[in-house]
Amino acid sequence: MTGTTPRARARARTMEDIVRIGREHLAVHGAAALSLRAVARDLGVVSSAVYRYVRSRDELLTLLVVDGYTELADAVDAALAAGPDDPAQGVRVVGRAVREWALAEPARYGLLFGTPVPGYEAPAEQTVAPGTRVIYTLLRVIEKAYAAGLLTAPDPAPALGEPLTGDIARIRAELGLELPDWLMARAISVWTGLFGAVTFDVFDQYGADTFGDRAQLFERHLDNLDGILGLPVPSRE
Amino acid sequence: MTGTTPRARARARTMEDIVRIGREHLAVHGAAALSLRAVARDLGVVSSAVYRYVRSRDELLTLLVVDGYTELADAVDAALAAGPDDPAQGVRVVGRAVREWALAEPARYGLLFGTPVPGYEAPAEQTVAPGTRVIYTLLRVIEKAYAAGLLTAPDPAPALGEPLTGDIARIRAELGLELPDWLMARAISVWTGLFGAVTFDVFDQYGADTFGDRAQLFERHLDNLDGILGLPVPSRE
DNA sequence: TGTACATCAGTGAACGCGCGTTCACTGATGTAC
DNA sequence: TGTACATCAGTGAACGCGCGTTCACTGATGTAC
Repeated sequence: MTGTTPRARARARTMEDIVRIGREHLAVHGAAALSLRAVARDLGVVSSAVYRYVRSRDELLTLLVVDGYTELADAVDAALAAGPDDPAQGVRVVGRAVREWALAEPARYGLLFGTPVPGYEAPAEQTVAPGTRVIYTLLRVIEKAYAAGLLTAPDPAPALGEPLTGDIARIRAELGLELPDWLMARAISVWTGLFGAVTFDVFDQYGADTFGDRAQLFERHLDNLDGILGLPVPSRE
Repeated sequence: MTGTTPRARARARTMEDIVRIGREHLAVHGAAALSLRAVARDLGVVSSAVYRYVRSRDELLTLLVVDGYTELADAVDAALAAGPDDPAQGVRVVGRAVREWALAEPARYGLLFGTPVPGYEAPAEQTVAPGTRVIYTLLRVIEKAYAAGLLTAPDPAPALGEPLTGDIARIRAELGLELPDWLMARAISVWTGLFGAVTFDVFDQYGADTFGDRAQLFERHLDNLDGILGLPVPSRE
């Protein structure tokens, strides 16, 4: 992150400034309105100078995407490290961490999980690794609950059919997971269900005054997500 | 929709053209880039002429929002009318209709359920009524399944706590629903869970090639949503 | 039925604004000998 | 240690573009008497 010469250190600092200013503009004006000229203004530099650091507007967007995924995943990891080491609580801890980060950073959340920015395609080589960290963590947390014998399996376990079974086998192999098909399928539902509720909250898609305490509503949603996995939830029993 | 004089009829037709062209621009360039000048160009008219029909860019956005909510809700209603009158299938029919409309109209779906357009706030008087149709329909469909005795209640039913219980009571009263608290809370989870999965699909937030058949994955998701409600799902048993 | 007036759709010019990107340049910092 | 050269950050002007909105206007359509 830092080079050894003064020039390299100055460059690294300027690079960080650009990303920080970009984040701020994202928060105020949204991704579609992110402009290199505005970033240059806030950086106190003429607009063409930014091109010494960033090849184009799209490249700045990519930096912000990677930055966002990384911070979100770090927040999730930190919450897990700080939380109780209870396999029954894993999904709740991950869920709350995602929601809290999203509410604190609505514009960055929108960049990652909202409407795609028109004309911009995130380059896979840079964004896939940070972008998959949260789902991987969620799968590992579910694996722990399963290993602890907390999850009730359906009996008999349903056959999922192709190509889904093959897709799941590939994911399982890539991550070295010990999860049966039925649980992988449910985990994916939990994943989309989690982000669905967070998106509704962050983007204000419940009515404005429909729910007085959305954190409370979210806890009930987590109950239901745990229920999908076959985890017994006190308040559901 | 049509007036009686030729002038009024011409005006109505032009109005429809504006909304149609706006829809097309939405699809190609996204909501943030929607421009009155571009609409005017496609309409074959000078840019200031559009102001005879629409007070501002924001008003055009509102027209498109209302138009989108209405078409989505109409699609859901049509699917229910065409589908089997089986209370056990209601959520599936609604879910599939939402997903199919969203995949066919990704830009309009994004306008309704994606990142809020920066600087634009939808006026409640015009957008709330069409915007709540789908969730109201979903609740009625769940009510039917409940009335048919298809949903297994938790025993004992959990207490939700305030203010959620009060919020739910208000919704129930407004819609004249016969749903107990526990089921209302689950219905809300199904709602956000449904849109979460559709959003992942439409916005391509699963990895590009992670799942070979997303319709199949969505059916498994619907299984899990039915499971939240306490509906016995063949492939889950 | 015919005329005078009011309404309205659309024109064209203008206002002031912001954008991404390129290019030749200046002057400071770093490096090889 | 000192000098010659290469590298690099940042400048300022320019290119061509698009945007929302206002305004005075022309000419066609509609209406009241």
